[in-house]
Amino acid sequence: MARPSVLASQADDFPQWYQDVLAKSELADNGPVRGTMVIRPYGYAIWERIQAELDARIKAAGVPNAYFPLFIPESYLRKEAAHVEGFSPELAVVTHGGGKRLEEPVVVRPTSETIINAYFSKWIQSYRDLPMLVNQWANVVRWELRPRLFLRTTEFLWQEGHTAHATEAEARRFALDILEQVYEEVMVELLAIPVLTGRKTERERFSGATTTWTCEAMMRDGKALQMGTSHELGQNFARVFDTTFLDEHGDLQHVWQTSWGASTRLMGALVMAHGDDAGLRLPPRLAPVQVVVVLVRAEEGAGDRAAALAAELRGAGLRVELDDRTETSFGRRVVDWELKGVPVRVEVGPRELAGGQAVLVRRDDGTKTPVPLAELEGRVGAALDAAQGALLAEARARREAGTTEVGSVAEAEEASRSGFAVLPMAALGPEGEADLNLSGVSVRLVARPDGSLPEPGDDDAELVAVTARAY
RNA sequence: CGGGCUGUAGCGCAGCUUGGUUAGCGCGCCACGUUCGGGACGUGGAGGUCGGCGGUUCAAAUCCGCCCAGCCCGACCA
Repeated sequence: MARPSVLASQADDFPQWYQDVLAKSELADNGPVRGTMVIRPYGYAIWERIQAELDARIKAAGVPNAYFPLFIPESYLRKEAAHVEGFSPELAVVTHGGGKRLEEPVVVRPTSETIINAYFSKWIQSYRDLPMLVNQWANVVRWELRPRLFLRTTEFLWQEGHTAHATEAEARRFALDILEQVYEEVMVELLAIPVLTGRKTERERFSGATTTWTCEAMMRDGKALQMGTSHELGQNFARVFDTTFLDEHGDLQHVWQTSWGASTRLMGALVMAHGDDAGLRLPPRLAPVQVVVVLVRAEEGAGDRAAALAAELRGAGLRVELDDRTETSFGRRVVDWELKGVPVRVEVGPRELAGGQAVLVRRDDGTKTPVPLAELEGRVGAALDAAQGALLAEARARREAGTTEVGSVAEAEEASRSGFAVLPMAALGPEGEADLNLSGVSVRLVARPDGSLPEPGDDDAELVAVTARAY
């Protein structure tokens, strides 16, 4: 029987393919209000694992969790000029409550710098109170004009960290530590998505920040996605919220701040970076189900043997599911697990058992290998490790193949049609970024030519810009 | 807001130009049977304010007017 095509082909229509995967892998659905999203149980199980890894690393950086209100008085947003200018167009504003018009409208938080500063200014008195570090897991609302499931939804789940420090250098160090030790590491090691790190241009900077740092990844279609950001806020918010402390000399000073966030957008990145024509492909470290033991036919005691094998693998510390729904056709079940991206499938039926074997199938490359039952546990473990590495290597190779070094704005525009372009800042010039924007290309980040992060003393002319089309 | 377009069953669509039995197809769903080692098939069945309002007409999914909603491209964006 021919293998059926269950998804829209990527080559034909990448956006349609993306929607298809989200639906058929049971990750997410559209909400009733434009741009909102329902995350289905399977999608949420994946999100919870991302969340747990981020949370552990944030706590390891010394940042405890806290929670601040969903509603922010509109006047708070207005205090920081650049901030309100950046966010005004996408605010959801509540004008009525309890059946009456509110005296002051409240805004549904688009991000929490303002309300957290209102509290930091109360809590911080002395240099002994610094650094003040908090993280919150929350939903935020930004009324985006062109929503897209996971990648740009009106409401999204994220963590936002907010810190206050005594010096600019300390704030900067903290912002970069989060970028590299929390975001970059989770993306590379857990999600198996290679990222470029760098600084945003003034044009692309977070509203209210002095410097924005970013992690950018390339999706399968060559477009860029910002996967996490870390901002140096300078004293911008401290000044308008009067967040001050007395230093050890008794002088009153404004704090230096950072904020940083990563969101459910990472779920979209996962699909767009690793998905193929058969659906999602999950990196084993991330997968809620790492191994599915598929019972082909129940005859000759195969059912009991399959259950025992699943138990054995579970005993080895793996996340294992047993699929013994033999009333559903084998082909249908296999396609379901492929769509969901489960990294390793172990097929067990009377035929295999008669030979003392099971068939080990890898989702990432489709290879099928007969494995003696006695070796199964070790071979499955090895396959999972190999798949994790292979997905990262594949994504890295694709990015490298899709990246072009160019020498002019025109070449950068051309190369950005299908991938990333690396352009010397000297060649970008003052007008180059605006020109690129006109043709749908943006500067994703600025870095040193070797890819490392710029330092404060670096001459911009010595740096390079990475340009691309972006989600 | 500018430029294109679409609203017909849960989803995807045909029918509209040229008005005319009971509005149709694929997928999905339900029942039964045969199947079931890579998304099986047969038979039967459920499911519709044809986006809304008004008009023309003996007769409107189809023609006309107004309204509403959504999609794609652009500005925005974790």
